[in-house]
Amino acid sequence: MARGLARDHDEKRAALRKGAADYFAQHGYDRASMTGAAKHCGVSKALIYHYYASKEDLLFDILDDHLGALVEVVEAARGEGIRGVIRAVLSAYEDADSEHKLQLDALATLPPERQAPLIAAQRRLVTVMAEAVDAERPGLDADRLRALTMSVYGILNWFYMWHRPGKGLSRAAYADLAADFVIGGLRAV
Amino acid sequence: MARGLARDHDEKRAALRKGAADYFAQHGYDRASMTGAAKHCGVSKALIYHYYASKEDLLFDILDDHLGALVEVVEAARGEGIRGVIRAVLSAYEDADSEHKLQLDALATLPPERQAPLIAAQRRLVTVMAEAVDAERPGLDADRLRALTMSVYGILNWFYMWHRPGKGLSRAAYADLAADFVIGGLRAV
DNA sequence: CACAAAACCGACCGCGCGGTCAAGAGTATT
DNA sequence: AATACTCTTGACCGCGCGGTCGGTTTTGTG
Repeated sequence: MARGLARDHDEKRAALRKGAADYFAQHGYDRASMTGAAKHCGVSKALIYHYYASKEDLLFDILDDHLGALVEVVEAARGEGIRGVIRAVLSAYEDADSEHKLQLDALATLPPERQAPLIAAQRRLVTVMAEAVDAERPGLDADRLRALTMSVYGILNWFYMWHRPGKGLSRAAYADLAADFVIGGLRAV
Repeated sequence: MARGLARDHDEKRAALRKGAADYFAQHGYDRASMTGAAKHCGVSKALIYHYYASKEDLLFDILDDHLGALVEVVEAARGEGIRGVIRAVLSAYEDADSEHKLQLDALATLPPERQAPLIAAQRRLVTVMAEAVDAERPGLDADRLRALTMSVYGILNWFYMWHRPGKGLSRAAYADLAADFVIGGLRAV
């Protein structure tokens, strides 16, 4: 028998994932070509197809990785209160702006059966946040609990749209401000 | 000299805009083909090109129309407090989900010089909201004012992602809940 | 060392896209 | 009634896309 996968196979795959995620996020998944992504990664297009069977497979892996890490981090913050969850989410988004952006605008381009596991992960994130909201402000009916949970995610998911690293509040400072805002808001409804 | 534009020229153009907006929003601007949009509108592709010079022109007009109406409605709500502004925005989004979605994920595909007037309109929306935030909670430093203003837009802009018409809270009920939440939050920071 | 498979590339392919065009039908103006 | 222009279409075009292929180079293993 002969050689198996290279020792750095997984690292290279991960580098491709990261490079492609940045390129996809910058140009928009649909407009971004595989040729362009390959150039951005400094490799040939054919090499990407050596590591990934299709553009769709590559996208799926990027999103799966990202959401998996997010779920892990958020579940670890369970029980630290809503401030802990908010901090965890915002800190997990750091260095993952591209993946986050992709998740928001390219997930829908996957066929339903490939969306399913990703949507399931999103649902777990929502559930954890809903628990935290419920702990902070018990007694809300289901509709309001859901609406407020989604409003909190609205705040967090919108962050990347207006925040420019190095300008304005730091991520950590914003996390605390957002937590104050959310906690105060929950007290008022 | 002979005939000018048909009497219903503008209505037909508007119908095309609305039909195309729905189609674009449903499939994603980049994936959505002009052939598909034409079929969706029940006309030939060539006819769309009779009314619009290019796919990009069509997109621009959709967004320009939408943002123009939004600015109008929001400026009219100036002085009605932050609750009034929140209500105005959410009510303006009604029947404009497609346009709103397009604005969020296709504006960036326009060349910078065509983005400029649309971004200027967005900035006016932000300014009005910032004034309302400042009126509700005076004395915030610029960074916090901006962060909180954007957080409010995060809540509102995220609404279309999770709300399903006919399920859960009505738009009006949510507008009031969101206003309570925001006002309570501003009091707490 | 021998060698089989992995790692990598440039050239190529079919398809569907945005956009064009020549022509026919319809209609407000003279 | 004649006219000139809008309205509308199906057929067509060039291009760049996702993806493939045949080949060379590199490398772990027996």
